[in-house]
Amino acid sequence: MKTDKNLTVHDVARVAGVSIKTVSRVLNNDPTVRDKNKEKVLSAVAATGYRPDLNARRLRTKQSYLICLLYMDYASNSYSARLTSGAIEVCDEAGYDLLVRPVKDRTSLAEQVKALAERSNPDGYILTPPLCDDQGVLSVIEAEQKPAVKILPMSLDANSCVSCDIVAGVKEAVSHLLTLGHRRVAIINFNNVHGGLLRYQGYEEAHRDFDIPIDTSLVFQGPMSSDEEYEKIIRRLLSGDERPTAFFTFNDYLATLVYKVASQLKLRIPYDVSVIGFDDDPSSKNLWPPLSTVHQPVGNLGRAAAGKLIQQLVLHRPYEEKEDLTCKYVQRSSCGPLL
Amino acid sequence: MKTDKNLTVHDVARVAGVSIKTVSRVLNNDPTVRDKNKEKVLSAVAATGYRPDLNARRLRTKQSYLICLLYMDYASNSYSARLTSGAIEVCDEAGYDLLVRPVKDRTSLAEQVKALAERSNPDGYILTPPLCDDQGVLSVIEAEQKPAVKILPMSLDANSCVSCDIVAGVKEAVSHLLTLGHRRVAIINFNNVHGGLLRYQGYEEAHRDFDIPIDTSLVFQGPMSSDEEYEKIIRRLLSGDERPTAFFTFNDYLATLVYKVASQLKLRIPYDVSVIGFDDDPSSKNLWPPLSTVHQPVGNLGRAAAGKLIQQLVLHRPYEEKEDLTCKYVQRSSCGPLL
DNA sequence: TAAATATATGCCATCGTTGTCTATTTGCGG
DNA sequence: CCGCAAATAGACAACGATGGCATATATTTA
Repeated sequence: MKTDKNLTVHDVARVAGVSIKTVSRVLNNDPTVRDKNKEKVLSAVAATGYRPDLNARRLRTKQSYLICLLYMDYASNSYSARLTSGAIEVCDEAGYDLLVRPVKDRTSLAEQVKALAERSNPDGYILTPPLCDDQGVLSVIEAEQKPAVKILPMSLDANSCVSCDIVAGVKEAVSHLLTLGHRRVAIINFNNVHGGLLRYQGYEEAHRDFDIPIDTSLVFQGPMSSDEEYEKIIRRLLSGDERPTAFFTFNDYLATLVYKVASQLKLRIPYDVSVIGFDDDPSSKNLWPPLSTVHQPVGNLGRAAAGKLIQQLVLHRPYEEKEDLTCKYVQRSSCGPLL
Repeated sequence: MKTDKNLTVHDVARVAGVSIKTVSRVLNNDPTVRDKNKEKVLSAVAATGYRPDLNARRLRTKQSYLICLLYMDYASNSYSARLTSGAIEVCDEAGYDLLVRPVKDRTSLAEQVKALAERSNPDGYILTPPLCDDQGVLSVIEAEQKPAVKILPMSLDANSCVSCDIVAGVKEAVSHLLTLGHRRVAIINFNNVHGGLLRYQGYEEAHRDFDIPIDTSLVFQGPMSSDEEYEKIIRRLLSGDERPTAFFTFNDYLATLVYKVASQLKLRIPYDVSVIGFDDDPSSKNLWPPLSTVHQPVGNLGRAAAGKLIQQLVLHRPYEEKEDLTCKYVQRSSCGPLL
């Protein structure tokens, strides 16, 4: 049953009794082939076990059939894995391979992408925050004249980006806190990525709806830094005279830092302080108490981004965003009523 | 500064004043090129901005310069991300691209791998547990006549696998528990992957060294199943008359389940029950109390596997395992003395 | 110095597919 | 039943690199 691997279009053509070009046409779904011949070719393919050589096709068509997913190599949570998983599904269907590219050093981003482009020459890029806002990276990709789809970039320009309804999800979550009676809700956020801006917007809208003014001393919008710094900020907030009674954090990871600091200060969640995260990382439900969080459809973001990119790559291939890109508040046990 | 992209060996050859074959030789580090010509070619390459077309090379050499990393798509922790990150580093250096392949459905594994092989035709595979022990997958890869490097497979056959010193790490961890006075240490383990066997061995050796008999009622070796089942088992253990005073778990994820159940039962860690995990997942240090665990060099495993594979792919490319593959016990705050 | 050897270079074919262009067949109206 | 346009199929070259082999140049040997 060992099928010989050196079969070519010529072999199939001989078996089918047609020319190699017709074989090629059938394999590329060219509609100008008569049904009779098409069947002959298809059965010849089946009979011989022929598989087209992707590399020959690549050479001839000048496409690599490779899509590059670029992300920062934090490796501290499952974000990149979920994104990858979703993107691969779509790539698979369309006959593309996904090249993942974690980048470590923020200083030499452009160089890293350039080297990648020169060697692997992907047909398109999926950019995650904060890489989607890096001018150096964008220039390199532009110079290559390759399309890129950005996930939640700072400027949501029309067709080249994918986002999800973060505002609604956060608003729902923060509203829940306000409904529970909380009036001092701290937010630990990033303001250098678009996702952070949207989170703040949701936070703000919830407060506006409840007619509650925002105490800016509870708002931390700093850019990403070390865990220790975050812990310090959370500790300072929780140790103050008028401490916040609830926290909303940029992601679940930061929420675990609130858990940690709260435990250190002997504050019980949710009795002394409520916490809501963002992401719905699979591990969050195993925290104690299980973390209330906003579910972010990371896999669907990956799927949507890949779909949009492939749509641009393969003309005549319309892609309608059918993924669910809503962010839903997931209530678990980390928030309770203000006592 | 826009370098034209349709440069070929012919252009470089013309500029350098040599034949295309000489250009090819220089680019492939053929030692039979005179230094003078080599320099001429190199400067011509630099002057023109030429980059070889990987796809043409692929076609001619019948290699894809692609390595496939196959893993189960649990996506619940950062294991795959860390592995990927390490493997990519090595692939990069050697001019290979890494194709990641999360597989979801355990029933159709072989088919999935076959489809991948037919389409993308990777030159070699890195297999993670439990895929490295799947006979179907192995047959497909063997039929393709491609090399595979297994990470911690059930049978550690000579040169085609990579493992790390799990026994030593676990022994160190469990010994610490025994030193603290614990005599009833439960183990939540898997026995259908080699890593589980090695963990048990470390657990056993520690007990032997301390001359403490193992109470088999504290040993759970079941295969992977749902979180709920694990929680039930842990709850049963912790609710019993003679409950264990400490836990060692297969990984950090399971350790969080112990945290969860302990909290539910109002048992305090480490005062009422001590816990040690395995992996040193980046998030484990943020649990409260910070989880003591055995650091597994996941990135280095990825690096070593990729190195070993590339060594087999590129003859004359010796690869000495220079990665640190030891597992070290990381003491944090989740275990204390038996009171 | 010439012959013999070793080393370095060049020519051409080739990998397996698809693009271009031309030849053939088909369908249809008159 | 013919002629003509449209639809379909085929011949051949091309993509850009490397393999094999023949040849040219450098080095050693007698």
